[in-house]
Amino acid sequence: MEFSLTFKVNEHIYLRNPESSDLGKKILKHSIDLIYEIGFEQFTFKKLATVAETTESSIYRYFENKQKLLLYIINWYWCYLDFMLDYQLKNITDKKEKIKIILHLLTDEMPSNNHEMEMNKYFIHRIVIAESSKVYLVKDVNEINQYEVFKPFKELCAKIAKEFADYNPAYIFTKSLSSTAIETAHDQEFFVTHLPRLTDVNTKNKKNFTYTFLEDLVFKALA
Amino acid sequence: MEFSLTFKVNEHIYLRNPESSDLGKKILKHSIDLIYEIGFEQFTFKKLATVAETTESSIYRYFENKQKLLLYIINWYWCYLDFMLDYQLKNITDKKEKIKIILHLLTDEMPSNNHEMEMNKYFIHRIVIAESSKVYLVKDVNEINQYEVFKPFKELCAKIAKEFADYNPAYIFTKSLSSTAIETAHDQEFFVTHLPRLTDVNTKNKKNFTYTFLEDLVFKALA
DNA sequence: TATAAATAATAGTATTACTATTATAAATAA
DNA sequence: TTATTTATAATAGTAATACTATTATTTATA
Repeated sequence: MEFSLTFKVNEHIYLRNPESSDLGKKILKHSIDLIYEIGFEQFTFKKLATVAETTESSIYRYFENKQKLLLYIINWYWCYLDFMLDYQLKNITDKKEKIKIILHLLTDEMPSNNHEMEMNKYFIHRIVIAESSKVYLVKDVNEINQYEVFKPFKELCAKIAKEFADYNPAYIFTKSLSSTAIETAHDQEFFVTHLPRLTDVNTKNKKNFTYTFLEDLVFKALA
Repeated sequence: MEFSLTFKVNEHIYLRNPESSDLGKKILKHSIDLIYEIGFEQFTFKKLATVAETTESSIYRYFENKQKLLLYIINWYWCYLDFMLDYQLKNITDKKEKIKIILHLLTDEMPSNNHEMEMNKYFIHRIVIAESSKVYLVKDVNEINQYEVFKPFKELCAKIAKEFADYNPAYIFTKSLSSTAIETAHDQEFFVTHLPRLTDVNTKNKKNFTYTFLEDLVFKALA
């Protein structure tokens, strides 16, 4: 079964829907490759224009600036996770199992269909780990928040919180635990890769370290 | 008792020690004010030169770029926390009490002497919350890490981890719990202020929310 | 085939992130 | 005291960034 996932991303994020044209898709594809490769700070529309074989001005017709483009990618990820959550939780009744699946979704590389994808999922996951907090750690967070650009993040957070509440109705910090789990999944993964002294990774537990830590943390919190 | 706290910050972070001259101190003071006011992305040496009543080129003699200047401020904060930890933990024997003091240090506004300070502690705390992750979420993290610029962060993390280990020697994720506590203190505080739907704050628990959540999380993890 | 829409090509601007040079003021050493 | 070093200020300049605007050309649709 072939299918491509398209999520309707908030219209305030783009000037022109990049999913609506070949050039738009090309811009998205290459921005993911380029941000992954050189990092968000070094990433510019000029460099993107070169690799996407288009012009700066053409890119500006899709996105106001590179921050919005990053926000688009991160939003796509949040929507994707939300979708995968529903998908993978379907028909699972065991509450503990449900939470384990959630934590795997947060920490593992993104599940990918076998066939060639428009979106490089591994790259997106690494971008989310290293760059996602930059979309809200900005001075105009309150302003852009009014346009509901963080809605998918909040919905994902709420959905996970609901499963936590379902597991233990007495627990009062379900949403904070949810946002903490999401952020910790990124932080710890980044630390494991770049600053391992901030973690307890070692050669033995290297595999799935972030998951193992998170599972321990979350289930104890919910106990 | 009047005293001023000076920490020797890693020499790779600055070109010329800003603590060594009036201009240097002026640069630090105004950079804290300005980063707090307009955010790190909008902050430039040109703007800083204007408010500090000096020139761009003079600032460049102290710091290579604004990233290094931010790193200096964040490093100062890490050293300060490390110092305050020793200071406040002195003579405390109760292990639970010790951890509570640590979590208060991480979440509360920084304790401040009554008299006029060179460093605006409230501003520094807000800068740490909103900007600190930007010092390591960069493409050249591995390179700058070689110069030990994150040593104070790692030491702080290790010191807190030690208290966790002391509280429960069987717990195997002390360092990850420590870095998670530090990061969560910032994240949740940011969310409470700007994106409260990602947390469980409400009018009742507003006061010390982040502390209350963290205390619950950490003690359950260590139980 | 005409017309509209999308894209490319080109040009241009203000700001950013620097580097370099020289002048002047302040601190210290001979 | 004068000479000399050192710090800072003033000035200039550059490459890159982050855009905006205009016109030409291609592509899609009526």
